[in-house]
Amino acid sequence: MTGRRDGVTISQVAKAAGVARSSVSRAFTRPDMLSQQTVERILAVAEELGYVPNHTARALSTGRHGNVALIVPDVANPFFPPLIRSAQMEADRFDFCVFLGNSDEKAKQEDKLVGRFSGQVEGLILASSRLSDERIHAHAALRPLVLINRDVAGISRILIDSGSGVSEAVAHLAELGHRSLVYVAGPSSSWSNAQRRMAVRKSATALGLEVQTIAAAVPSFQAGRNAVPAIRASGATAVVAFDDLMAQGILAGMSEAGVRVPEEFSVVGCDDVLGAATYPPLTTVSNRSVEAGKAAFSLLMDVLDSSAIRDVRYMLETHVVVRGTTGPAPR
Amino acid sequence: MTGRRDGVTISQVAKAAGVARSSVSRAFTRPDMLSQQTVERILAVAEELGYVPNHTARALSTGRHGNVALIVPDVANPFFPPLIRSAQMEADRFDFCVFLGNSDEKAKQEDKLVGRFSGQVEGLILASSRLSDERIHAHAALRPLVLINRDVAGISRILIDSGSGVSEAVAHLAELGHRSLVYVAGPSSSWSNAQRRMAVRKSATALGLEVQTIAAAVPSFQAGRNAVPAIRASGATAVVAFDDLMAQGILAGMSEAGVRVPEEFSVVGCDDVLGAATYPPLTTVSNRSVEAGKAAFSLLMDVLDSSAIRDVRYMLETHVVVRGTTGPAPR
DNA sequence: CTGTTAGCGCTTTCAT
DNA sequence: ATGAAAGCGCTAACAG
Repeated sequence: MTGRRDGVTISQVAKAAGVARSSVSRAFTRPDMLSQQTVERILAVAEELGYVPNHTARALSTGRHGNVALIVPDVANPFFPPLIRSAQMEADRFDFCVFLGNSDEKAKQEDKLVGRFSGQVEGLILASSRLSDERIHAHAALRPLVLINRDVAGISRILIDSGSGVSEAVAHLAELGHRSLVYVAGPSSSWSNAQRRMAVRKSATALGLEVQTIAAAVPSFQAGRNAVPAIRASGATAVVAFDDLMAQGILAGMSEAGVRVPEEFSVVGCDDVLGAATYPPLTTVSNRSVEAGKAAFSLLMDVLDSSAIRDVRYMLETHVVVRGTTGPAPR
Repeated sequence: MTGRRDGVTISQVAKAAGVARSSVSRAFTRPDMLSQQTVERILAVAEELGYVPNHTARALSTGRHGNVALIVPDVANPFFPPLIRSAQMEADRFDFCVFLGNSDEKAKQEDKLVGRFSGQVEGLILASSRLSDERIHAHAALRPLVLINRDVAGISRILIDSGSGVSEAVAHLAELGHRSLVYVAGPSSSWSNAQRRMAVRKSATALGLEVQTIAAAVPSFQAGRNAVPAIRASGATAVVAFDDLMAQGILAGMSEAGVRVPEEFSVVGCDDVLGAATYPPLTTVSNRSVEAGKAAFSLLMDVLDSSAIRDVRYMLETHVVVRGTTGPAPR
């Protein structure tokens, strides 16, 4: 009963316009139910008084908030900002507000955030969720949920298939005459890593190329740089890295070792988060994160107004983006 | 009167526990007003029933939402994600939810977002706001407002002084024996650019160095790369770039031109958004965006519980971060 | 087409 | 220490 009461209320407008409160409400939400005259008069009075509908009261009454929550493991991971941005822009078209949550890669934190948000949103989008399948199902039972890059049966999800682009990259390398390559792996627990590793292996085998895998615990610039000696020792002429950051590290390592790219060695990254901002510009695999963000929001809207929709599984194919770090196999 | 009614309400808990609704409310918000026994019993019953306080109803009644909004010009600009992240983590400590808005660099969009958010937040944080002073004052009159990197008298603000770090960078260069340098400028309309440009000029003059300025309309990797011929023609032995992206482009351009960094030429970036992910790792100026995000939120909290606070002007100094792209002046 | 009347779920005086 | 009751501002039957 305290708190800042800063607004003109519907009652004041009603009194000033000489109508019932419900009419004022209708003037804003269902103007077709009122005579045009009345609507105009009410709107004029409202304008004059500086009336602004109270979002909270409306939400309490209707159960509709016009909010969604988007939770990501790490806002600062360059993969997410474009996704966040596009989800946001799409939300804007629907006049929705978006809460952003940072789970800090921790399931517990993510769980907490979902709880904090769920009372004031229509639905949630979980990107690369760290939650267990059980928790996801539990939350999905309470609120519409859309997943990005997480494949849980029964929950609507948008999946980015980096495998398709990686396969293209391998084919691209094969065409350039490379016969032996190495895949520099990312975190073994990662869905994306498994996907990429498998794609490299499968398409390389199909094209008669040799593949070796070099593991790196964390996908970092340093890890990529450190992998260079092993890569050179492998005898391969090209490398596909788990992500762009590692590829960038590899580029640096090669440069240090005096190996020219792409003349003597070819490098392919993954996720296209660097733009063309390396020298030479990095050949990589597109990420589709922009589409994923947009699609996730749209899907959530669909789920919202037809709660029958469940278990949608929307796969986004990726492609190789050929730039300057891949060239004909040496010799 | 429709909408999803998915919750156990306070009334149900009250009945099940054999107490008044107000007691249930107090058990959650003012347990000290009740006997410990009662509190325990109520909490147990609530737990058992799966009661969760309705955020919206509470907000309507108290006028307190526990939400803040953070608006940035572009989520995908690498300067902002760390800031967003830290503001978020700080908000988390206070159990606040944060709305994120992307103004897309447009004042009109920003204005719209502020309007959309302001009904359901305690206050707002505007980072690098594109709004006019008038609009900012107008909004600040309705809701507590904190600005980041925008200096408007009468409004609490956090300013990142990149000038201090740039001056350090120039001193660092002078110590290395450089006598002539060029500043590759960013957008002329930018507050930061003016700040940095002036710092370079001032400290260079003080140290007896020559400075030339090369302008670039947009701060991009390409712009940096394109500036290389002009930089080389200038006869300078070091360059300070408006931001890291341009510095990275300059690095690429130098590499293409066969100029070795830092042996033959020194390069300093600004904002430290690349981490050490270039080769050689870039010497740059710290950005303090993490502190800015955190400080902005804290300041907002301060403003909230002591509305007397206004016109706080909190300046964050920056520093040069010496890495691998600066070395002794050649010859 | 418009007014009357219940709520939505919670907090907060005011009593007791 | 606890209960009763009056809202917070808006929406949505239900009447007319």
